[in-house]
This record gives sequence, structure tokens and C-alpha cells, in this order.
Amino acid sequence: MNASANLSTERRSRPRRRTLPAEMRTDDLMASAAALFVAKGIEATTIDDIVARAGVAKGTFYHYFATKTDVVLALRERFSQDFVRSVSVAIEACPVTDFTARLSGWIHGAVQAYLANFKLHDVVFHDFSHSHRQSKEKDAVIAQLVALLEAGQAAGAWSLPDTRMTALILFDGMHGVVDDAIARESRDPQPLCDILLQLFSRMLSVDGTISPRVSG
Amino acid sequence: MNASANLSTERRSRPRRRTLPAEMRTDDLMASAAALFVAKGIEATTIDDIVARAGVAKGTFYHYFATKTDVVLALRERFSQDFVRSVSVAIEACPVTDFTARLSGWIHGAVQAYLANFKLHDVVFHDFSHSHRQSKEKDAVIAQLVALLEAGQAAGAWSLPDTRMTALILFDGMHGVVDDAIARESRDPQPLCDILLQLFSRMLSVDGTISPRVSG
Amino acid sequence: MNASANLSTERRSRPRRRTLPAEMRTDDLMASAAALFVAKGIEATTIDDIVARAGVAKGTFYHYFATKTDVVLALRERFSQDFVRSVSVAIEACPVTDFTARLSGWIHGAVQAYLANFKLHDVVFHDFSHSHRQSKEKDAVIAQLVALLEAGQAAGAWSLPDTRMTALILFDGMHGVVDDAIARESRDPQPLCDILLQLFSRMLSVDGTISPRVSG
Amino acid sequence: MNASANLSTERRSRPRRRTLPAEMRTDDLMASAAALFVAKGIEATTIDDIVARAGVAKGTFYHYFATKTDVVLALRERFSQDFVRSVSVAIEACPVTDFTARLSGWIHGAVQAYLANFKLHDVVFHDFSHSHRQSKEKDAVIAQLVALLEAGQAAGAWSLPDTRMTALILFDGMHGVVDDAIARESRDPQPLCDILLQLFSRMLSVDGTISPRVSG
DNA sequence: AATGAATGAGCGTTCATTCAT
DNA sequence: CATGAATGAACGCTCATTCAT
Repeated sequence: MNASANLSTERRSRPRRRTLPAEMRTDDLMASAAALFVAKGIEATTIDDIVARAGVAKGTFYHYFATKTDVVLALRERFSQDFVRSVSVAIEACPVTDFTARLSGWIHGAVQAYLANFKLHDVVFHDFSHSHRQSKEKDAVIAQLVALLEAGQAAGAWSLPDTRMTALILFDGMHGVVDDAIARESRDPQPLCDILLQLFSRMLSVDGTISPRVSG
Repeated sequence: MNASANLSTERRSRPRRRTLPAEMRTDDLMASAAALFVAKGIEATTIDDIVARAGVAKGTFYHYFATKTDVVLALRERFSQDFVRSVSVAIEACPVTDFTARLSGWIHGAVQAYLANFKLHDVVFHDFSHSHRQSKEKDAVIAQLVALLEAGQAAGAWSLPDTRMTALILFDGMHGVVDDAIARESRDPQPLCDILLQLFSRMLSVDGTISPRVSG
Repeated sequence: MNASANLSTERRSRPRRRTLPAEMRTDDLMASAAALFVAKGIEATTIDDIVARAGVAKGTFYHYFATKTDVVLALRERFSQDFVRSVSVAIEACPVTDFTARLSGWIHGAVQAYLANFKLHDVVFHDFSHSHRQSKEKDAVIAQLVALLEAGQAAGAWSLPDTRMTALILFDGMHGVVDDAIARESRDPQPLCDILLQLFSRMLSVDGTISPRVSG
Repeated sequence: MNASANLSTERRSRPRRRTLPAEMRTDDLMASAAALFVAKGIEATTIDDIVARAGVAKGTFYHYFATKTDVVLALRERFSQDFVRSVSVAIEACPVTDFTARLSGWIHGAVQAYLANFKLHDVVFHDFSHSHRQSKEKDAVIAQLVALLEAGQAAGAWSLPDTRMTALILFDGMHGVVDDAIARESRDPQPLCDILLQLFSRMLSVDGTISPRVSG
């Protein structure tokens, strides 16, 4: 990039134009982007950074993503899908009729999934744009939780004035608690999950129901 | 060195060098910035925009703020102070011994303060490369709430495994619910407050306590 | 995102995106920069000036040079290389054993090379925050001269207490004299060279040696 | 400079408007400027820096100097006057008729004066503007040296084809040698002076004259 | 598909200088 | 004399995007 072109006429460092399956290229680019976004923030990450890390030329990026924003969106969507899937697995591992267990499953699944990827979550959901409210990604997560709550309510385990609002409180409350734990650098999820389960159980229970005893 | 070709036909909007008390200038600039941040986002707002709206020269901005980031920080701090103050007033309007009332006071105060300024809050707390986790602004808000919870616990009204975590759930839960309401464009705080009070009361109460009846 | 309101009546001076060999672009940009530096000084020359003169876009400049300083450095290095090469040619044109001739060759070569490009030299070596002391460019020039002096000394033609110091006196003395001549606008190198040869010969000679007669 | 004006209505940190003799103010400002120029370079030193260091307000600077350039010029002139005066003292300390001694006096005086202030010299004569050639400051120094050379020539001690050119070689040669010594961090002036005296004596001497023996 | 040279609008920040008080 | 708030032109540099090859 300086005035130093000493390789003059002879071979230029082999541009190696290697065609790859589209999906792989996409994954490579998203992985590069994610790593850099986490490390430096979205704003501070340039397309040059991304392609350099992925080992491709600038133009290649624009073959797969129309704009920089598109990668962020793709990353965001993938994050949500992964999150929902993880949580789903955790819930389904519990007996269909034991709603305390299923709530506990949700809590464990959600806390762990979030704890595992909070850095990417942060950068992809906060650093960018100003519309964290109307996000279809969050909606998927909430919908999943609403389904759980309504099943519990239908089975008579819980009694809720508004399942959506309750779901929002659970989700954002969980977020806040885990964020705080991260900020204090205590990454052990167990105590978090225990207390969350205790408080959430009270909130969901029909009045007078005994709240579960805590393991720790 | 600049009074050269300025003798055009029309009156150039006289530079009007009007010295103002520092605090006033600061307020003007912060108000301009806030309005523009809300309207277009921080990134999209240029210093030129801000000073044009405030009716001063660019240099004047830098007389009061070292960087663009500084205005954001100042706005953020002011927002938190105002928030804490509003909520405090709402709580203190309730009998010292009636903790359900005081909780209700907190909910109403917080929901209203947030609803009144959520646009500025959004832009100033989310738009910007800002790890929402370790913010001293949020800490002030949480501390206030923790104080309320501990008073209630000391008085035997509530029983909590962890007041800080509970405070975080209350605060972030409230946030999530109000955000959702804003997204659905239903701005009436009353139903929100009612349901929040009901759910939160359950969560705080010692087991078996009767939760309050809801007004709406 | 910019092909919006461009459909005006006239042809906009078509952006003419002409890809060129890197070395050519570099040369163009350096030539533009040199001309402008000489004409207005480095400080006063803007990147916009340079690219306008070179007929490329601003970004193109930064494609080849990381900062404005980089062009200055590149120009400086190239100047020194050219200087050393010119002087080398002038010296080698003289008999290997005739050291008075070779000294004269150095003087003529140096004076002419400097006279031919002193404006660029000035601007590139003085205008800029540049400690003229520790420059590797000057070192190359001095090294060349030291080699000449040591050859002469080995051959018994000269007797010197310190070849490096002597070289510095020759080089800086030559500089001062030519600078002065330039300031007085007398550009004829011959009288300068004659007197320099006479004075320098005395300085280099073993005591008692007859100094050469001067041509002019 | 931030949004923190807590000293509100009460006393503002006493602006202490202290009138001083003009010359003193000038000296203070020049001293501040010199220190900062040496430390950070002229370009990088702002008027704000200078007045802050001098403990006065910005406007005060412009009472005493019309522009920033003016301080540089004033500093430059003062440097030259001091230089000429120092060298003059060193020369006059030697017998009027012993021209080798007087030359030695010039060398010692010049080397020491330069060594003592080279940092200020650098910054004030090199970092700025592009006309080191036509400087009346250098002329004063050269004139002094020419006077010495002509006296010596008139007395038959030296034989010179051109006293001005010789003076330039002596002065710039001395500069180059001292610069080099500074770059090598050897600050002992004695060896420098010895060799300079030896080489310069040869150059000045009528052919065949015995050059002085060196002390070290 | 892949490349990477070229584009150019745009922005934050600086700072010498002015002038009302 | 002295102050310091106010000015605003100027500039280096960035980087998402385009497109000829």
C-alpha cells in the first residue's frame, strides 16, 4: 500500500481465485464479521476488515451481502434461531406435565444460551440501529415463552393476568439479572437460576401455592 | 481574513456574537442535540446539525463539549438524575408503612417517567456503543429500588432471596413491558401498572400472602 | 445511493474510472504532490489539491499513501536515491587514481544535482517537522562521500583527522554555498565549483601539497 | 469545559487581572512559547497552550503579538543576537593579531553557543516556513565571520578566493559536524573543536603554511 | 464467481483570530 | 490593559459501495 512494488513484472502473490459453495462463503463472512463485531464493535469494523479476515476480496463480500447492515441482520436472525432452539431443547427435556420443571428448563436454557453468546448478542442487538423494540427476533423468543405459559395456565398450574406481559417480564428480567452477573464477573449460572426460579415461580403461581424449594 | 467578498447584495444573517451564561449555552446545545438524536439517531446527527439548530457556530460547541460523545454522556447522566428524582417523588407521596402502595408508587413513577422520555432514553442508552451492563446511571436507579425493597423486607412486608436481583427483574421487566406497549402504540399506563403491580406483588410477597386487588 | 439527482442537463465530467498500474498512479501522485509542495509548501498543500492535479478521486490518494506524511517521505527517499546516483555517475567519469579530479567530480555532481532540484529538496527536507539530524537519507549521501575520502587517503592523496567529519563539512559547506548563490540568484555553477574545489583541496591535502590551479 | 458549573452564583476563581510591564509580559510569553515549541514543535503548539503556560488570557497574547508567526520571528531574532554576542565575546578574548587563536575562538564560541541551544534553534529555524536561505538572522552571523576572515586576510594570515563563500563553508560545516555529534549523543565539544580547527586552518592558510598542532 | 482499484460525499475536530465587556 | 466566549473556514481522513476486468 506504500510506494513499494518490488515484485514488479514477476509473479504477483497468486490471487488464488477459489470458487466455493455459496453457503460456505456466507458462513465464512458471517464468522469473520461476528468475531470482529465482538472485538471492535460494528461501527468500527470495516468491510475491509471483514474480507481481510475471511481471506477474500472486497467485491466478494458484495456478492453475498448487499450492504453491511445485511450481515448484522443475518447474524441477528441466526442468533435468535439458535437461542430458541437451545431453549426448546432444554424445555423438552422436562416432563410435559411438570410446569415447574419446564419453567426451570426455560430458565436454565435461556441463561446458558445467553451466557454463552452474550458478546455477540450485545453487539448485534444493541450497538446498532434504534429499534430494539419492534424486532421480529425477540418476538420469536417471546412467542416460545408465551406458549409455555399458556400451557401451564391451561393445565391449572399457573394463573396469569396477561401471558405476554408476563413473558416479557420473565425474559427481560432474566436478561437484566444475567447482565448484572456478567458485569460482576460471576459466571456461575446455578445460583442465578435458583433465585430466578424461586421469584418467577411465585409470580406465576396461583395465590397460595407453595413455591419450590431451591437446590443450592 | 474573511471580510473579503462578503459585501454581497443581501444582509448576511449577522454573526450576532451574543455571550451567554455558560449554563444556558450548555442547555441550549444539549436540547438541540437531544431533539436531533431522537429524530435521526446519534450517528446520523452531525455537529453541524446541532449548532445550526442552536444557532451558534461550530466552534462554540467545542467550547463546551470536547467531543460528540460528551453530549451523549451529559444527556445520559441528566436523564438518570431526572428519572430517579421523578420516581422518588412518586414513592414519597405514599404512606411510609404501606409497602404495596410504595411499590405501586414506584411502578407508576417509573412507567410514567419512562413513557414520557423513552425516545431520548432509547437513543441515549442504546444507539451508542455502550455496554449497557456496567453503567453507573443504571446503578443509581437500581440502588433506589433496592432501598425500597430492603425497607419492605425489614418491615416484614416482603421476603426476598436477593434484593439486587429482584430489583433488576423489576426494573428490566418493567422496561420490557413498557417497550412492548410502546411498540404496540398503546400508551395508556394504567393497565400496564395494574398488571405489573399484581405480578410484582406476588413475586415479592411472603408465600401465602394475598395479592392486592387490581383497580382496572 | 448517489445516482439520485444526477440527471441534470449537462454531462457531468464523467468519472472516468481508469485503472492504472500501481506504479504509474504512484508516480502521478508523487509528481502532483512535488509540484504543489514546491509551489505552496507542504502545509499549504491539501490532499484535495494533490488529487485534483492528478485527476483522481481523494480516495485514490489514500489507496496508495496512508497519510500525507507518507508522500513526503517517499519523495524524500527518491530524492536521495537520485542524488546519490547522479553524483556517483559524475565521480565515476573521472580516472580512478586522480583524486583531485574525483573530488572535482563530486563537487560538480553534487552542485548540479542540488541546483537542479533544490526547490524540491528544500520543501521536502526542511518544511516539515523533521529533525534534519538523524536522517537515513543524508547518511547515504555522507557514506558515499566518506568512501571517496577514504580511498583518497589510502592512496596517500589526502590526510584527514576524521573522514566523517570532513565529509560533513564538505557536504554542508557545499550546501551553504549553493543556498547562498540561489538566494543571490546567481545560478552559474562554475565559479562555485572552482572555489569549492580550491578550498576543499586545501583542507584535504597533506600539509605543503600544492593546491590545484583553477580553470575559471 | 464540561457541563459542570457548580460554582454557580458564588465567586468565580478570581480572574486576577494583573497589569505587568509590557516587556515582562513579552518575555513571559516568549519563554512559554519557546519551551512549548521545543517540546512539541511549533505547529503542534497552540495559542491556548502558550497562554495557559504563561498564566494569562488568550486575548493578552494578541496584545503583544499580532500573529503566532510573530513570536517565532521574535524568538529567531533573539536567538541570532545571542549567538552573535556569545561568539563575539569568545573571539575578543583572543589576541587581536593571533588569527589562529581568533579562528579557534570563533569555533569554540560557535560550537558552544549552538550546542547550548540547538533545540530552540532547530525548532525556530527549521520547523517553520520555507526560506532558510534568505534569512537576515543568518546574515548577521555570516557578516561577523566575514569580518574575521577579512581581517586575517588583510593581516596576511590567510589567503582566500572568496570570504563570503568561505564563511558559509565554515558556518554550515560547523553546523553539520555539531548536528552529527548531537545525533550520536556525544556532547563533548573539545574533540569537535580540535578537528574543526585543524581542517579549517588548512583551508584558510596560504599554501605551504604549517597547520597548528592539535591539543587532544 | 471473484477481484481490488477507484470513487467521493461526508464528518469530526482544530485553532488562529476577533471583539464585547 | 485584560479577558475568554465566540467564530467559522479549513482539512485530513474514512469507508461503504461500484464496476471494469
